[in-house]
Amino acid sequence: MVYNLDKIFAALADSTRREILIMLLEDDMAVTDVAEPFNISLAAISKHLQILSKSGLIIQEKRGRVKWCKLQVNAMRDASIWMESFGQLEHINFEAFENFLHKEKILEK
Amino acid sequence: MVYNLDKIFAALADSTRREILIMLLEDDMAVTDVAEPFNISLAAISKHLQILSKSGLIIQEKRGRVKWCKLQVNAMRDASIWMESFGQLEHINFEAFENFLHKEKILEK
DNA sequence: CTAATATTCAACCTTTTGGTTAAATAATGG
DNA sequence: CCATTATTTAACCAAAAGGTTGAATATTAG
Repeated sequence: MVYNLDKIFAALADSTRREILIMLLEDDMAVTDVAEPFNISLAAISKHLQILSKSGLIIQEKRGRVKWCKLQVNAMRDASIWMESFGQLEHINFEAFENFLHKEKILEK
Repeated sequence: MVYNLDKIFAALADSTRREILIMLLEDDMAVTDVAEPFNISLAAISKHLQILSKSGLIIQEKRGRVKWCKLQVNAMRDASIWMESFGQLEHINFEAFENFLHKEKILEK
């Protein structure tokens, strides 16, 4: 599958949607549970999730009456690869980032 | 300066603007020269450049009657960290990660 | 079968986006 | 000084984004 940078970046350009993605890092979630921490309507969350779906950043799978939302890391990786061409990004930032990860011993491996 | 992820991702969500950024990777350019390869009006390009400026992805500096556009790699840094993290984060401690993001002002509010 | 739950759809509203053209502003060259 | 060049502003337009509320559709539980 080929991801669409327009849609991926547009999906990421909203803090509600970025928060949803962070929530989904932890575990797959039902639409109602995704909506719970936000004070906007369920219909609005449903729209956000559709935007995330169409961008490829998540997939949604209906089991029974519950629609589960699952993060799809690969879509973001495409956008990330595009950004990497702007040089030294991984080097500078991920050095600091990885230092942080190791210092905090939160990397499992 | 603190960069705004909403504005950075929104700026990147348009292929004209991404092409402009790639052009600027090679060298600084005047507005007219940025506009040359596109078949939209100069005024439209001027607006795109304002969006890129406000996101911090470029800076514009006026010398004489020419306004030079210059890529600012640092702005993309925050967005890049935010994104790239997702690919590596399946096995880490999320609470610590989010604290890190907030401390680094990568996440707003 | 019926009530409750999970989610989406439809209609609507306001603001933003991406484009246009024409006029305005600023700086330079001759 | 004047014409040219570089860029922005203003007024406008259509479409999209992000939100609302209320109704519709599935699915499950009892």
